[in-house]
Amino acid sequence: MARHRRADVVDRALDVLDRYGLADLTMRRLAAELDVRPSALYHHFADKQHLLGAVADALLARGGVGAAPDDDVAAACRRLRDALLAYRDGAEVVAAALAFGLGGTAASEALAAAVAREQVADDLARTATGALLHLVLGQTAQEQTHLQAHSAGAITGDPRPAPDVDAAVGLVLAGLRARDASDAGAGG
Amino acid sequence: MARHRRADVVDRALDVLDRYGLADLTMRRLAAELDVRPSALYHHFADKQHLLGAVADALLARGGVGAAPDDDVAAACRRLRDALLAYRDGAEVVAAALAFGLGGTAASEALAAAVAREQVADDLARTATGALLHLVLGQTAQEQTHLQAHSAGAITGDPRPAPDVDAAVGLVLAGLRARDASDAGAGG
DNA sequence: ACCTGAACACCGTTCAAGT
DNA sequence: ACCTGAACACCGTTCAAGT
Repeated sequence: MARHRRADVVDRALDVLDRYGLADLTMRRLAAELDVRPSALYHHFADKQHLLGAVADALLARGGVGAAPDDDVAAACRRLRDALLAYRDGAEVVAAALAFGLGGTAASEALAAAVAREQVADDLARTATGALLHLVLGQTAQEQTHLQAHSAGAITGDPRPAPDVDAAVGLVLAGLRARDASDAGAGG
Repeated sequence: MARHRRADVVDRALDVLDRYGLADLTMRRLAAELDVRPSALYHHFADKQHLLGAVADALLARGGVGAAPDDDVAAACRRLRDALLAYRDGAEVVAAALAFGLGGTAASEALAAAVAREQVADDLARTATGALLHLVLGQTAQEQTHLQAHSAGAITGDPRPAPDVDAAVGLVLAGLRARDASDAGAGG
């Protein structure tokens, strides 16, 4: 009766994610939303990790991450952050996908491309890309968790303000430029 | 027959974590290891999140995180990283505890204390502390995940080398000093 | 190609009751 | 103070079989 294609499943998963959060994005719930038995999902995906990888990729694609090769570092980080914020628990989903190596690579590739425009040595570029990636993912995940906790009424006061991702990115960028200048001075 | 105190439960949880990983640190398995029914654990902890928070705190305490107020930024980051690496999935456990606000605060406090020694403005210090925390947690978590995947035989070649946490910390430090110098120059 | 039906081996959590 | 017994409401995954 209910027949779906792989892309339909991913779309619905993004919908469930945004409405109920990552903890409630279960294979059984997703199947129910698609009006299908849970086992039907295993026709489209090997397991839940592969599904989450595809969800992460779709989330990033919808946010235009990877589609703007002319972004500078600050713009690329902002674009990534906005893409993550567009779906509930977006940062956690992408971090998980990257962790088990089944998706989310558009995030690191977009940052790597932006860093490459800074024209620094390769290992410095790799270091900066990793730092920026973890920083944006970590900061945004923290922000999203607090958003949920606050909207759920779990936290009342919330004394500490939201971390400023732009400022943190600026810090890494300043370090990158200082480091590169000293390299050029020492190396020739 | 088998009676335990809260600290015994946390000790055993650290043991299970290190031997089987976070995914297999379940309330039921932990109870079995303690020779107790699962429901007995709820006498010691309100729920699994509170247990994990206590595990994160114990892990950090055993690594001496927070016990060395004279650490500079690089040393504090290295100490945190070593503490996380001492237990399987250590970075993920501390990140999770921080995320739901039930533990792991020694990590951010230790970094904040080290950053304070740099004598920069308060919001710059907060930005740097957050950046360093997410960077060390993210980089170390990635490293631990790859360690496991490699030891499990899931990955054969592993083309990319382990990320250099020291270098990333150095980048943020360089940025911090450059930023502070320009602030002092602009502000008087 | 895509789905059902039925099962297997698990989870976290609650709660009355025991010692 | 700490634990048992029994239950509730879930999980991810497999696999033979259907269309």
